[in-house]
Amino acid sequence: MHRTHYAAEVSAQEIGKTVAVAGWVDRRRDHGGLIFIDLRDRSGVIQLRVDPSAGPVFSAADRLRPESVIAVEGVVRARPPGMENPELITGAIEIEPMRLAVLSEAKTPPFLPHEEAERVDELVRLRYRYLDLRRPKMLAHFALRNRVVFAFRRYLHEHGFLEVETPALARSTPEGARDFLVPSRLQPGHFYALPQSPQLFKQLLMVAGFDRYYQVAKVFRDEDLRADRQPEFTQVDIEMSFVDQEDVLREMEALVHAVFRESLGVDLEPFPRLTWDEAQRRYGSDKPDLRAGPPLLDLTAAAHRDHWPVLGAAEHVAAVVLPGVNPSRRQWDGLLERARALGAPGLIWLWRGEDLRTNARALGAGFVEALAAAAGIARGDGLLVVGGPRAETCAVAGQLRLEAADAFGLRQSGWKFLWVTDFPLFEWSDEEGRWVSAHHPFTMPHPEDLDRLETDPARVRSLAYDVVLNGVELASGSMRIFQPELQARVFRVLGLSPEAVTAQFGFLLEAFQYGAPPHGGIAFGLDRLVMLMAGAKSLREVIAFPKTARGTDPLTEAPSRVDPRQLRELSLTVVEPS
RNA sequence: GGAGGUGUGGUGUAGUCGGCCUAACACGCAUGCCUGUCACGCAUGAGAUCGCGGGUUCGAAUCCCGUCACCUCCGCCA
Repeated sequence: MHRTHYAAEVSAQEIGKTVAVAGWVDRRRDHGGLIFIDLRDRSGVIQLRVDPSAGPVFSAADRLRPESVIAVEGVVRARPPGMENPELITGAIEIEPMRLAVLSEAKTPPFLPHEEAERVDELVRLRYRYLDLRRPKMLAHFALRNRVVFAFRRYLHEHGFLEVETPALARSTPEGARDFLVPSRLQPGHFYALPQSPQLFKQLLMVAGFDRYYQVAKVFRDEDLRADRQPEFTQVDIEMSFVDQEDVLREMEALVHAVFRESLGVDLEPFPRLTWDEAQRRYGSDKPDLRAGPPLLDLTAAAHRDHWPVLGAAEHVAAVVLPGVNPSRRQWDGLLERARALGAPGLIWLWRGEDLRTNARALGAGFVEALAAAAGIARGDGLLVVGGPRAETCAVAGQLRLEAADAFGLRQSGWKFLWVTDFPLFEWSDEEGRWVSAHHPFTMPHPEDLDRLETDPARVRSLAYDVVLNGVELASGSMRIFQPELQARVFRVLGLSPEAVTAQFGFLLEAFQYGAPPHGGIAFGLDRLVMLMAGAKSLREVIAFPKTARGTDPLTEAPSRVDPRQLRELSLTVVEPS
């Protein structure tokens, strides 16, 4: 019996013909004298109809269990009038099996791979991942993922990018996330690190003159997990030579447009651009969600000019406009509490209805009117106002904007992309007591800020940029330093001694001395992109065999202890935690 | 490292301010019946000592302490 059709491919055209299908028993409906079997394969389901005249086929069908694997050869029949199922692609036909072979009998599974399995405890789903992946929805996630990767590859291939693999066993570098280490047997006491990104290798490929590179690269970061963070994940890593930032942004935006068109059939709008500074001021975030209502208002000037009570003394005054809402007293109180939890000492709310409602009555009716006027709110609009130090105030207002948008259903649907540019080059690390790279140490400083590199690191911008989609950081990149002297200056600001630099990055700096082109690039978080495209809430829904929040795999029970012999070969001893 | 949530037959849940719980319901499972179903239907039945350990109590799924697992968030993630 050799399969001739996928289940959902059998159509009315085959009526009267003999076909062979194979797959899993999705459901069995036994009417005693008549048995219906839904046979499921990757394409969908088709109904088999077995009646007692079928002899051995009937007795086999009688004993069939859900999720057993069967192969069937039979004649395609039109269903009797009135018996069609419009819900099914194959709902107008059925197969009358002449032969039925049970290829593999299934135990009763812990859950059946129907869509209700969505509600099964996730631990059980992960423990039996192969059953969970049988669900059409999960399959659809991976079909989408495949289309997305294929679209990336097609575009990049067609635009002259070369896919090159870089090592998974690489050198540990101290900057950035915690490394996963791999002990070396041949070099006792030495370790490889799994790459956090192919960053250094792709820059070396630019020095090599490969000009345009990409890689669908698995990368690793040993940090705590989140719904949108797994210890191993996939980047579409890209680098280009002889380009400026504008070239990169234009090419990468075209790439994303192509990926959406090809894999979802969606034509995207051009991406708006915001500088990091604007993003902070208007959204209180470096990854604004443009769907969550209007941007923040900056009322600082009005507050200072008119000497508003309380707010007049604040460094920054930010307001969230809530268009067309009617919050209850309880909801206002909830927002007040959230503001306090986020670190804002106070929050003024007001709402324009018949008259002006507010919690700031005590500050004077005139002030309240002035506030409403300054914000320009219309009837039915609400307003949240916070004041204080600039960065904190923007952050709190930005967070309130998101939470209020969800509370009042203001968050729209759609694909709201944007570029965030001009990230700061450095951030002060209290923990380390020094400046650290905001992106990575090879990021090109903004040319206009070069003269204050040493004198005012906080105000040095960089040629670094992110792609943000619906409030999620989707891609991050930068133009790179390719002059050894400039790189040395940046390392100095970072407090890295020449010796440390030579030890850790000497090979890169040396490479730059042999002729390095100007270059820059970006890396897309593939898993996150697919998650958003699939409308999923967790990366685990778009990774075939993901890890739990504690970094384990309930299916294979990784990580595991290893045989002492293995440890000895690696010159390792385990010190048990006390 | 911290905070919160969850944990009851195979699965999902109810019960959780102690006794009526000899733990209920749905799905699944088993057996039987059923020739047009497609979440088939009907009947009968099996199956959990309530994550684990300890404590309080005459009595604990229920209260207390500890612990484990999973989920979410903060820290962390160049």
